Amino acid sequence: MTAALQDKLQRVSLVDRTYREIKRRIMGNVYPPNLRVLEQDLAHQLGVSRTPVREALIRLQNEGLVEVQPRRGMRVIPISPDDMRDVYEVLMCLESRAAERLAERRPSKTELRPLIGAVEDMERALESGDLDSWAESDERFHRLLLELAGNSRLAAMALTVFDQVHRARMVTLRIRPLPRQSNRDHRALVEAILEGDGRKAAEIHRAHRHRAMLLLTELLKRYNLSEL
Amino acid sequence: MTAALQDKLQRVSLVDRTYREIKRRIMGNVYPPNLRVLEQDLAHQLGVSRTPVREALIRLQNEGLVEVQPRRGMRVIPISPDDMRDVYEVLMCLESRAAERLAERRPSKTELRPLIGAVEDMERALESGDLDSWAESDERFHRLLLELAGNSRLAAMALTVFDQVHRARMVTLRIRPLPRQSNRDHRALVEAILEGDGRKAAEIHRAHRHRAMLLLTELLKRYNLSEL
DNA sequence: CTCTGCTATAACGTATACATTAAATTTCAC
DNA sequence: GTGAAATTTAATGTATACGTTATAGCAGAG
Repeated sequence: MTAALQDKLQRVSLVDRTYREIKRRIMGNVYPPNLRVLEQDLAHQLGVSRTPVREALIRLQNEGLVEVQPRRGMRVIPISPDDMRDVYEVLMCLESRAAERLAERRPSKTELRPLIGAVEDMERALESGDLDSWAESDERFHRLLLELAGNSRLAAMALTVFDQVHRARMVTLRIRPLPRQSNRDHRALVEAILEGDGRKAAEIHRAHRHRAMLLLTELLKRYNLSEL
Repeated sequence: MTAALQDKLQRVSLVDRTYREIKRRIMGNVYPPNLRVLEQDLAHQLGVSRTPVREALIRLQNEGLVEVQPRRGMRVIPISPDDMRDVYEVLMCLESRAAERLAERRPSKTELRPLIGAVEDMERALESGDLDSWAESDERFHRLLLELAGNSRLAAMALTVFDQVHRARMVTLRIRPLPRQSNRDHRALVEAILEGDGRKAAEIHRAHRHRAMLLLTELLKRYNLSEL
């Protein structure tokens, strides 16, 4: 089924479709950082009027993906090393609490099946050297963790900042060393959750994100990638 | 100078004014929880057309203050005890990290002056039994702390959830015991920051928010305030 | 009296119109 | 040739128009 047909059947509004399409183009680097696009042009490119475009842009602006400037259209916000640090600091706080909370809830192995599946996919992807697949599984792992933890506000906020650095993560994916430690972290985190050890789960995740923060900000600086 | 005139001079858009006014009415309980207001009615009440109202509502919806339902207008979102817990969990993570970060930066006493001023105001307010003044100083303290910490994303997120529970905090303010412990916490937190002891500052703030969470959720449940 | 189906109303989603104003361009004086 | 002022252009902010569709009210059958 095509996306357009599905939208028709589900009565998805034009605003929603516009929002999703612009977001897709930003995260997929079709609209690269610092690119400026006028409302008119967006409307024309997407085949809608300015109204849905404007409403979509407000959402994207709130999510920190674009900035809307009075007469210069939207601008795709780039990520600097400092931004990377700030985002990972937020993730460190929120996700480690999510892990702690999930562990304290003592979920069954059945409930954790999708999470374990994501870890296995990551390990397979790394063995076969498929970095894109690894990144997809990694994202899935972190999304699942937030979802399972059960604090919707916490989850939404973590996902918002996570989306902000998606592009930058994709770029660093191929200049960073292979994420072996990362896989070990995920495996250990699942173990701690299964053991119901909240403090341990939180600490593993905190260290996991802390390492990632140091690595990524270091990489961005070393390669002079100040605006990703 | 009147607000309207100031807006004129500063060229504040109608969307901004509309947004601020609706938010003010929600936080001030002029629009109480669960109230439904149609776009048309809002536009009429605020003396603007539906366009700025719609754009303001999108922002308010993203901030979790209202829900926009297709043909029933906006609905002011109420806060349940579970919501309170979720919000305070987020605050516990983010604000304690802000405190830690600020302490690690070893700010001068001069830089902390506004923060110290807020603590003193809280103490004065409590002595004279002025709860509203106490609440205002308390809010100011937490806003300043977030601002001084220097992670804008972290600050914005904490403030967003803080606004979500503003109404509920105002209600509980008069049924809770006097916030003496709270004042001690703030004083101790400033001390830890001045000492440059990040771990201590984080732990004090974590404990502070944890106590508040337990107290407030307990109060809401005991008084059967399931939808504030 | 109750339930079903029709009709009418009205709220919304989207497109468009229009006035405003910032930016760009041109003109003109020097 | 250069700079300032005036003019033009065009992007936006806001209002309005219009078609769609959900909801409520009403009628009629059972």
